[in-house]
Amino acid sequence: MRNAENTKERIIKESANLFNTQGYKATSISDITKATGLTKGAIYRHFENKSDLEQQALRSLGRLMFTDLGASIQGAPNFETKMEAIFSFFEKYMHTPLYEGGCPLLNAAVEADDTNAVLRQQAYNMLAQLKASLHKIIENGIKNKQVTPGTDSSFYATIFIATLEGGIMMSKLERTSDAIGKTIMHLRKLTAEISA
Amino acid sequence: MRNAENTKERIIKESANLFNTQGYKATSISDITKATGLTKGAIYRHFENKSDLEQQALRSLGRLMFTDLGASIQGAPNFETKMEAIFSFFEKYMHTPLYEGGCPLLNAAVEADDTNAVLRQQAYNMLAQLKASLHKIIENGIKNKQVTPGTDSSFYATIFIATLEGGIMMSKLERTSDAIGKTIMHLRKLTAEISA
DNA sequence: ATATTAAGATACCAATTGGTATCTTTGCAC
DNA sequence: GTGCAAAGATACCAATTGGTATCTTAATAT
Repeated sequence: MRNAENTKERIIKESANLFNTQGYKATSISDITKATGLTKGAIYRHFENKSDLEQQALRSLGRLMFTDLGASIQGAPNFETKMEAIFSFFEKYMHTPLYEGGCPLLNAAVEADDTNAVLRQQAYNMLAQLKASLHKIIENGIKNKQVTPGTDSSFYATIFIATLEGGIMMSKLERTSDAIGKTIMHLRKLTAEISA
Repeated sequence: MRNAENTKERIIKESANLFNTQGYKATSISDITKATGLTKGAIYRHFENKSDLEQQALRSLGRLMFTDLGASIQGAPNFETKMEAIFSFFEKYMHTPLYEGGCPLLNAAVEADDTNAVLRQQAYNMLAQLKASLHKIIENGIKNKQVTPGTDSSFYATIFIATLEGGIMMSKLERTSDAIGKTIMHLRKLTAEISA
């Protein structure tokens, strides 16, 4: 056979790039044929329809993000280093992006929240996963006496994510790392504040 | 005549709603004809092309936002009340939205940053205006001894906006005011911290 | 070497896209 | 009331959309 898995991966990777930069609705199948060099027939052999491809592309982006981020976090031994791993992930992201077009969660969330139920649900799950991850880091920090007892983990998880995502939006719009740099600086201070 | 200004306003208002919920690219002229009850001929009499309509619609949303917000700010006598005006603007926004689809700045920024130069520029200007507004509030606060001297106005302006926009994104995705509520709570604390 | 079958290419489909040219209607000046 | 110009409706256009049916090509098992 003509390595099916391989081409499927290629289609997912290329379309994920297009979806994440141009938007899901705004990216056509023919855009994807141009990017992959394949034809419509080849693409529809591997995916039921466009929505199917959108889902798998976003899932792929999510995996990419969470795998990289998760590895950095797990490699850090305590609360402050774990938080630092998150910050340097987003900092590094500015110079050497893991994928084009900015944060897949932000992009999918803003595009899909009112129109695309399946993409919206996926973005929702990504956000839930990110929140759970941060929640756990803070809770463990409390348990291990690295975070001030009584700290509201849910509250801070939300604050951290909101600030980062907002910073990404601003930096992408301004095409400068200024905003994301400032937000991370702020979050570093916040991290120090709740550290025991 | 058949009140041209009136229908033009109607087209802008309806299309702004559609653009802000479904997205600019994803909203077709025929969507707008359905929403307004007008025909394509009528729409293209008032606007050169779709891009022209997009611009005017976004400008209308921007005016709506800045007018309302600006009035609240100007009505407040000092730093803390001005900041409180901003917070209650975003809080109120959750129950009684000024327009459907969430923050026009966020939506336009995320959709247009990589694909639509003219919309991107407009979003950029909106962000600049918002930053300038916050900057001025903080600077005046310093001048009037309501804010700790030496406070970095640009820094805090960025933090405030990023946190709010991120909170809006999360709240829209989760369909709860939880996230925006938490971010505002956090920003209230931050405001108190830099208050003299 | 050949048959088989999956992978991919080609050629089509109806529906929709942004846009335009032309026709009809409406309201106002006279 | 009639003429006129502006406002809006109608009817079209080529290009593109997501999708499908069918044909060709390539790798493998025998």
